[in-house]
Amino acid sequence: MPTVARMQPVVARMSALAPLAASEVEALHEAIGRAQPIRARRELLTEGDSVENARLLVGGWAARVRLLPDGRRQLVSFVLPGDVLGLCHHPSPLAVSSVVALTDVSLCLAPAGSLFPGLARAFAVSRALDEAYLIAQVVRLGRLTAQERISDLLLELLERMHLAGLASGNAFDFPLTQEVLADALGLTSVHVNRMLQLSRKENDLHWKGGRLSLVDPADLARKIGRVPPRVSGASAAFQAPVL
Amino acid sequence: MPTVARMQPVVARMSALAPLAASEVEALHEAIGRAQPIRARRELLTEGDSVENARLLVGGWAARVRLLPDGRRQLVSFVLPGDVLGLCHHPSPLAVSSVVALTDVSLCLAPAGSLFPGLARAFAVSRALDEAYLIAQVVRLGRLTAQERISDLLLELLERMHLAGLASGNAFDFPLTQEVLADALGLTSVHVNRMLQLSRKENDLHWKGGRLSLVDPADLARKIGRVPPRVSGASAAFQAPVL
DNA sequence: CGGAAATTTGAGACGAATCAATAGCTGTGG
DNA sequence: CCACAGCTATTGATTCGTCTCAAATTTCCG
Repeated sequence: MPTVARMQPVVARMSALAPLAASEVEALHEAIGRAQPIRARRELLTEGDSVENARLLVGGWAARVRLLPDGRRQLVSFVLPGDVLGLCHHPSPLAVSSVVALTDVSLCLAPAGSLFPGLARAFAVSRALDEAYLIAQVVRLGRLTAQERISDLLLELLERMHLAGLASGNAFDFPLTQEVLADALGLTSVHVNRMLQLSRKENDLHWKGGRLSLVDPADLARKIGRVPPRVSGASAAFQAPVL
Repeated sequence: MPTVARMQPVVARMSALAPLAASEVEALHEAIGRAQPIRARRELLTEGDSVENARLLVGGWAARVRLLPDGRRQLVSFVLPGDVLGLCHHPSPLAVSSVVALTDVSLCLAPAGSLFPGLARAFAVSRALDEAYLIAQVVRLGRLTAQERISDLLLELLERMHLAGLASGNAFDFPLTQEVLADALGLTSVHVNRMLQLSRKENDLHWKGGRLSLVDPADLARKIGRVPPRVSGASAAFQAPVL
């Protein structure tokens, strides 16, 4: 069995969301083996498309995006490695927003939940988490200041990367541009840039060469009054170590 | 069979979301008969509570609310008559935000979806619509101006009231205060007030004595570039008549 | 090494918040 | 029927946060 650090993000995340049988881990690896590469900027899902089967994001970053007629863009949510895409529980479903690859990405079909009860449970928890993240996004956009929005989002991303075994300590690979960040946060890239500089000056974070590290996540979370989402008995979210 | 205008909102909405058998309508009426009244400002659901069974909002308005430690408040979504509450597909679920009654409200247990396939389908579509409304809220808060936010939300509410058979033409009973509206839109009540006056001056809407009417919903929607959410083959949302 | 993309910087304009005060309603009790 | 209390809505003056438009700089990548 590989160590957590080398485990497939999909496997790490699903196992963290629900206990999996060996056969289920096996099925995941098989699915991952059939993953398809997709280039950055390509759409994984187009708004209005019908969604047949769930997919797993094996690697890379993607996002649900809504484009306004006049060119304004809102990034609804991020899709990280290990996330489930296109879960749906009603017939003839349509995607409500398109999903685009933010980086080169690798995608596979999810094993049928009906055959694997543990996986089905993990998918369900994943779905609940998605909703919790969506609500967090609403609160960020509606009631947080620019700096709070940035800190809050980065804390969320750190937690999620931890879930997938992709964060080491308080750092993780961060492939986004400030422009993308701005579209997620309802700000302009210019303002994101200035606020990031402020955060750096206050020694809240380091971001260099595609790698981001939060100096003291627990302290930062306290500072902005952040409460990580809980969706089942135990918090599914990464618990930042108290220093 | 009562006319649409007099039909129970719950029945009107569920029938609009999926075809229901007579026995299912019957079951809904039975459930409605056992509805409990709840006073304005009471919580229907507390954040972190475990959610056992789905509920139906029989009458009155409610909202999912998140409160920040420093008193800021964000209204995540509205819950209107006929809406389903606490749908959940994984064990030991926790509510991710509290739901408070904005007016006096009437709530009942939803009939078990497992016994009624038509209802199960309606619940599923309802769930998909909830997500679509949540995404719409993200876009509103992230990328629309104050005036666009107001128009967009009011259009959404009109559509939803129509679904429940509670709008007549372009008007419906609107029990919210400007303060509540502000908390939903990520604005201050002062600014909401000024923008509403603007909308009235431009003859986009009338709002007097708890009744709101949009002068020309189709035109207003075009003006702000609004696209009503679609979640299944046919649009579940009210189609504004073209004048 | 060269060109495109991303980041950084500056100055000024604008949208929305804030603070504070007034006016209008709604319901309640005398 | 009036007076009062307590919300809700309205108004004004000012401040603050964020946007806009450019331009310069740095980084990334072929």
